Amino acid sequence: MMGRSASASGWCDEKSSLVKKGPWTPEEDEKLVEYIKRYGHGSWRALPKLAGLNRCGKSCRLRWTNYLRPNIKRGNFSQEEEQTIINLHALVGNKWSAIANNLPGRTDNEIKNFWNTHLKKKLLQMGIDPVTHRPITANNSDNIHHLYYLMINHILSSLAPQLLASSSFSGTCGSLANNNLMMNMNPWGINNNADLMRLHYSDAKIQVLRNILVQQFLSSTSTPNVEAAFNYLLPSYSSSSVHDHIDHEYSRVNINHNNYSPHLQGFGNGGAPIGFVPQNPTHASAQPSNLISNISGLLKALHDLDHSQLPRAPPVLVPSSGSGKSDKLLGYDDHAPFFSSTTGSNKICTNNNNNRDHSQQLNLGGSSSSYATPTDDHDQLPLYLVSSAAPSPESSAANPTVDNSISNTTYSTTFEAWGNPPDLMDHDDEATNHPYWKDFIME
DNA sequence: AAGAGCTACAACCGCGAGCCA
DNA sequence: CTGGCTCGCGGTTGTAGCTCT
Repeated sequence: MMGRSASASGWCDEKSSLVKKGPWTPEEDEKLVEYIKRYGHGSWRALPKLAGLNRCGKSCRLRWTNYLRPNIKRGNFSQEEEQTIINLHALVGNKWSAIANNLPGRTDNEIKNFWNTHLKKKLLQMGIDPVTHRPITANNSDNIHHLYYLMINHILSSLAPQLLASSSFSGTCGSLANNNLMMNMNPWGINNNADLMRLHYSDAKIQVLRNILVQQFLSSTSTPNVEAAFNYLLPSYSSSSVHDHIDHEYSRVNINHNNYSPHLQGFGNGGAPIGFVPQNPTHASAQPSNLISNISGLLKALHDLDHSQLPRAPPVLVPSSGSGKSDKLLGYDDHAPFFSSTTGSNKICTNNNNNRDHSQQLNLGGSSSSYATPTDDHDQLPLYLVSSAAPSPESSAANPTVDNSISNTTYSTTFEAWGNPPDLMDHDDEATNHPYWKDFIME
């Protein structure tokens, strides 16, 4: 608010030059802690005088909330905390307080600083835009990592309905500021604001998964490995190769191996049956054009695996109550509306079940220092796919939270909605210029 | 050894939003 | 309904300490 006085804004009246600024002394800290311990903070504005501090109320509040209050965790961020921050940032952006709510003992200020000094740079080094959590795309359509990233993007997008069906997956508030390709393609028929919110939320989930994958596969080694990606996506088959996964899935849905196998052959790793991209990045099969073929083949395989679950209702908007309270992470509520505009700002909100520790619930942790190691711990990933007991379309349909207005979209698969990928096998040279990839590459 | 540059983080500031008279 | 007050969020700044040359 322009023209507002310093006093009204909560900061010290500038006329009062006696009010101290700058670093707090141990004596001041002691006074503040002692006072709050005995009386509580009450009105921050009135506190300094009562506590005998020559500070403004706002300075006292900041000192207390960011430094002095009990249970503040100091020191380095753990790997798990780091990952949680990145994942939540992909969901909510610079909502530091929302992120802090999910990291017990950490303050929004601390997280903000950590992001600005460490994580932002880390993502940039990984070729990821820290704002959008998408690859930095300038002139990198021939970049193997970028293409790999695009593939992940598409895989995740194709799996979006399943992801949405995952009740264990939860997120937090986000605005409409971020858009994605799914919006443009409108695969599920976006007819109203609630639909838009739903799609946005699915995008947020996908961005989280992107982060997981990118951190897992691009940060530590130079050569992306699709097999590792699949093993990570499908950890329930911990000892299986990519082909095994696909064999398994195909047998499960009774599709002949021969329908997809040709598309996957020739992408092996020097005769090894697995690995769409060889470990040696200079190998011919690692060249972008071949990678496109890999992607094409993979997409063909995925096409048939896509069971097109309709999305579950997104989390409920429950705006913060009271002055300045941060948005609470609220759970899925099968009986509440998708969306409300109570606060006047379009927000979806999330998660979670009665104040359960969000970082634990999301449980997006995992080593980011090595390739994915398939695990038997099915709780490690918030994916429909990690569960061997995948929800059936029937159970999904029985779920009262499925919005029938969305169900009217009758695509049997996501790919049908978007159009099948072209057969790029014979167009390697121009693969990256193919219109089908334009949407991805030009993002 | 010293200065420049960099990093980390505490603290400041502006503003939006809720509350209430 | 309006306007003042208060709180808290998020962007920015200041500076101490570290590293590099």
